[in-house]
Amino acid sequence: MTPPLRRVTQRDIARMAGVSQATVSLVLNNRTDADVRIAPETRDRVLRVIAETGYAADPVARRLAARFNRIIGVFTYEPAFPSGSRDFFHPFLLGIEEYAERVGCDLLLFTSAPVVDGRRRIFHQDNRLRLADGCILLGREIDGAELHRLNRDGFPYVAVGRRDDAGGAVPYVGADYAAAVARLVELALRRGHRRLTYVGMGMTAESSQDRRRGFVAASATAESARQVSAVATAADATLDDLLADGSTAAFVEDFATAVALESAARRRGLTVPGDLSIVTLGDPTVPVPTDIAFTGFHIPREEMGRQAGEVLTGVIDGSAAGSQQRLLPCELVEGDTLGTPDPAVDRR
Amino acid sequence: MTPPLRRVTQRDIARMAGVSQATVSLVLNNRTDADVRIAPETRDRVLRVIAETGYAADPVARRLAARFNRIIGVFTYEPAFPSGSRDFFHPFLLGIEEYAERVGCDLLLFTSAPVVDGRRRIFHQDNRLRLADGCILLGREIDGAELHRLNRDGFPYVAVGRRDDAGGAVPYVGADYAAAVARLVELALRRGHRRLTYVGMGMTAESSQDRRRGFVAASATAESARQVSAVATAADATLDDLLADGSTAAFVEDFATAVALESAARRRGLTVPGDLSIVTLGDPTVPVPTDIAFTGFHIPREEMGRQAGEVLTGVIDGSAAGSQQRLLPCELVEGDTLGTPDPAVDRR
DNA sequence: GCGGCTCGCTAATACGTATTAGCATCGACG
DNA sequence: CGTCGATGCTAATACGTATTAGCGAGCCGC
Repeated sequence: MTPPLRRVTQRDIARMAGVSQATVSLVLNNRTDADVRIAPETRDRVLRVIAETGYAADPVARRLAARFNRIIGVFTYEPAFPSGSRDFFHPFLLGIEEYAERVGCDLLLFTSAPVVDGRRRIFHQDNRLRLADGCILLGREIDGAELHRLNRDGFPYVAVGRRDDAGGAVPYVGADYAAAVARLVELALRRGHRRLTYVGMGMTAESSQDRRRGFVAASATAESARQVSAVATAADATLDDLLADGSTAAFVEDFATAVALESAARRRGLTVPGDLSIVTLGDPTVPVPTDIAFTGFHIPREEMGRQAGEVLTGVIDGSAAGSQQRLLPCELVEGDTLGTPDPAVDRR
Repeated sequence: MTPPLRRVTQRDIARMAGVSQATVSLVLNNRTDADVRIAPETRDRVLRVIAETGYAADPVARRLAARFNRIIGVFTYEPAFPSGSRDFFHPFLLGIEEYAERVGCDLLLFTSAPVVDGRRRIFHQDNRLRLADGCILLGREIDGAELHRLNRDGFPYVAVGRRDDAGGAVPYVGADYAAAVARLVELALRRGHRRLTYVGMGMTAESSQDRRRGFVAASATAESARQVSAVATAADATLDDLLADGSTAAFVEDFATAVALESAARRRGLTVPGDLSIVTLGDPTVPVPTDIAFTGFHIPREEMGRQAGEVLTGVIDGSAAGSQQRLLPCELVEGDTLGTPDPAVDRR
């Protein structure tokens, strides 16, 4: 009654069926090429033995011998699950999982990546990237040097979010922030706003650059359109600045900053959007409690995850060399925070 | 400038360093046994070449040759991310990820498992279990036959949630529902409740059995303690039943059912806990909006995930043969829904 | 000067699969 | 009866690593 210590291999199957190991492999892979033929009776015999023993090919050996593994690697620059990033990563993972399930792939989360300077690194002493056929990269900012290395090594990958070239074009599935922000700016202009302010975070991430680009491009006809940087903790200072400038609409990159700004305005007896319009440029990335329905846009995160899977598959098998960079449209959200500026008040 | 099509192997390193492939492997694995010695200069030379080339061992080949892979498999009986199960799986995954990160393991989600009869199956035609060193099983109900098979094959695994024996003891990390429910029953008895009703779901899952067991064991001194089954949609019928029986406290297995029951009571002008006490027996498993702070207990899901990792490690390396079954205590939550029964009213 | 020791390394093999060249058989055809 | 083509299979090898037995060289002691 001792369970078999050694697992069943093709050799065992072969012995039982009275054929060679190669034959078992051929039957298993359903090879019916012109130059490989197996008699139906032999095939059936082998299949019967396989069924009886419950044999399943060792995926590791299979991977070593052949090219592919049907494993999609997922690399998150921050831990995937902890609640801080929860709302940020979850929709992506949902889409990725759906895709993986559909095409019969497993998902490998590279949790073994060591943390250096507060963020995970793809390449390290003992990186295990090659366990997967390819890899989906998630993270607000992705290290350019690591993208270079991926390109150089020819390792298939795709970034979620648009990325600048890094020693070659970077395959990505991003959201079209520039277009979304531009549409919001146009909407504000149509409603009579003439002094607009973009309240941003940093300049490094591509997602920030794209939003700013959209803002600048669309606000050409505005009387004044400028950009300031803000930290979420200094909402009062930001508000002062907006009022001093006479801006009637704030385009706020970070959702939490928008919430803080609205609170600050309310504390001063100002109304939104009566005295100041506030537009958000993306969904919350961390849980922020608020009752306000902000005007802004929705990032199709789930769909981005799904399509990242598709693009990765294309990169892996070398097909679709063209459409390896996709920008998905964002859906505008008509909330309550973009109004009409009061023409009676000269805000300059 | 064409990137090297073939990846760097130990043979390449060996050639460059003027040693044999075996030596490279020995250096790489830092073997310093009595029977394996490498001169310091040789070691340095090899290490230098490795550093220069950025070589990293192929984890697949490594796995094939050696025993282990440092991959923890995660099998969820339902999709891990979609929002229905989101609140159920997420805390577990959080704990598992934290453990994996700590011990330097990667996480493999078996999304390739085909769905049969509405649930995923571990074993199938081409199961890829052996990619991982072992596997953590998540799901409200786990198929006993599959546990049998895992035991028979000697594949290391651990279930999250207590499981009955299945062809041998099942390693698990569960929550001690029996103790938690018992403590709540004792609390109710101390507050004067004498007629208690357990409102359950089914009898199949071990988690249900454990709760019932705790209820029965602790309610020995009650005048009447009984168990009824309920469906969340028929809260009114359940309420009728409770009132007809004269029960003053309902112990409700499913959180959503408790919410529905409270609503039904309120619609009839009854107060909770004035006219009826309601105790919940676990956190919500699906998002249920409610403002009520129910009295009940908290399941330490995150800690369960973490400890599942620990137990799995023990199972894999054969150590800790003893403590492969753990029950974690639940934390009582003192809410507003367990009161004192009105002694003036004879409820019989 | 020879057995026995340690030191430092290598050759050989195993892990379990996929692939390819090619062997043996047989019928048909000239 | 020899040749050719088709058929059905197998032997051999590759994939990249880990492991182990063992070899040559130098050194020591008697």
